[in-house]
Amino acid sequence: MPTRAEVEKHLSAKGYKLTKNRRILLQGLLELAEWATAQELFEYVAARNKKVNFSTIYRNLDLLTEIGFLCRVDRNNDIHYYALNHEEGHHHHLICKSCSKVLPLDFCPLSSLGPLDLQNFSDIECKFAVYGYCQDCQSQHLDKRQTTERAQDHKIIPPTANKPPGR
Amino acid sequence: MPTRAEVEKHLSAKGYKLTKNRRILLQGLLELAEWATAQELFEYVAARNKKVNFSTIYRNLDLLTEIGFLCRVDRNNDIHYYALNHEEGHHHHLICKSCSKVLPLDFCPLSSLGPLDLQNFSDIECKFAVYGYCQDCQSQHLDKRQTTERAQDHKIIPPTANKPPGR
DNA sequence: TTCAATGCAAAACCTTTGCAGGCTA
DNA sequence: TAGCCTGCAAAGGTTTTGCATTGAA
Repeated sequence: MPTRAEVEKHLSAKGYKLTKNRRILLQGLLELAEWATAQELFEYVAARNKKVNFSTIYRNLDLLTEIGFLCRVDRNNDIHYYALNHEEGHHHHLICKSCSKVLPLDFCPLSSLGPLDLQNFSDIECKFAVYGYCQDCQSQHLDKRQTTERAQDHKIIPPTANKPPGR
Repeated sequence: MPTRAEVEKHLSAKGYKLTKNRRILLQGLLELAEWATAQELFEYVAARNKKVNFSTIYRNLDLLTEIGFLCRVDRNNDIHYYALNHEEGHHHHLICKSCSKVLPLDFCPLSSLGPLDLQNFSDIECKFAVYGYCQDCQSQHLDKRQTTERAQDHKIIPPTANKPPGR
């Protein structure tokens, strides 16, 4: 995990300006223990700079991702979570379906695939993530679960489900 | 790949009604060679039933996914592609970044991970997809590429990129 | 006949864009 | 001072929802 000074040094070395919003955003990325959504990061920055706009958050998240400081994961419901890259290079994640905790996974499936499996595709990239309930959440299985998420994403069977026409 | 009759039999066995839209949608899913987006499926159905609404498409895609007939993959740009499950059970895909062709992958990374790797997470699910350029597209590398997609998703370096403040 | 399925319209949601003005280096 | 960065506002695209009506079984 880089320190704030390291990130800022790296940023300015690359020619980017250290604006107020960028400093606060970086601070937020460093402070927020769990991975954060654009919404959460916006709220963090907005609490410290009332005038900040969502577009600024997105522009900076894009920038930081582009230059490799940020890592973005997708939860099942297609919400993006961002965090500073605390791992070196390419890696994957283990993501809690309840609390959204994200842990690094050392394993990359590409190492198990040969050119034959990959049907001569070029410029290979892979997306891989494992979802489950972390130990903390397993004990609180039924109460803490985010019920707003779609059931089929979680394999949670809601009380009313499993009868055919129950949508 | 299930036949249309099989799917319809299975549907009505589960208590769902075989409506006009559903029949056309299933036909579309069977006919369209490549994986299709909600938009494409909407167009397919709309061409055969002018009055159909997008909400109906989504409701049916959700339904078919929920009961396991459909498989949904996400392209890098977060657009969803749907296709009938032609594989049995859990599987993954190889997706062309240019033409969106989707091929099945036999390998599942979960088979290489033990409980230790998975940090005692429960109800494990995995999302895995490999992206690249298929052989057909490799020859047309530069002209056929969808330039609207974000560069960092493709590792395409656009002419103006790679200089720091060039957004 | 019954209630699931639909069409319609509107909104929700996340994200992007253009532009004029502000601020960092 | 130069031009990157920002706030603002508006729109983008995909997906969801409520409600009255239609239609399959």
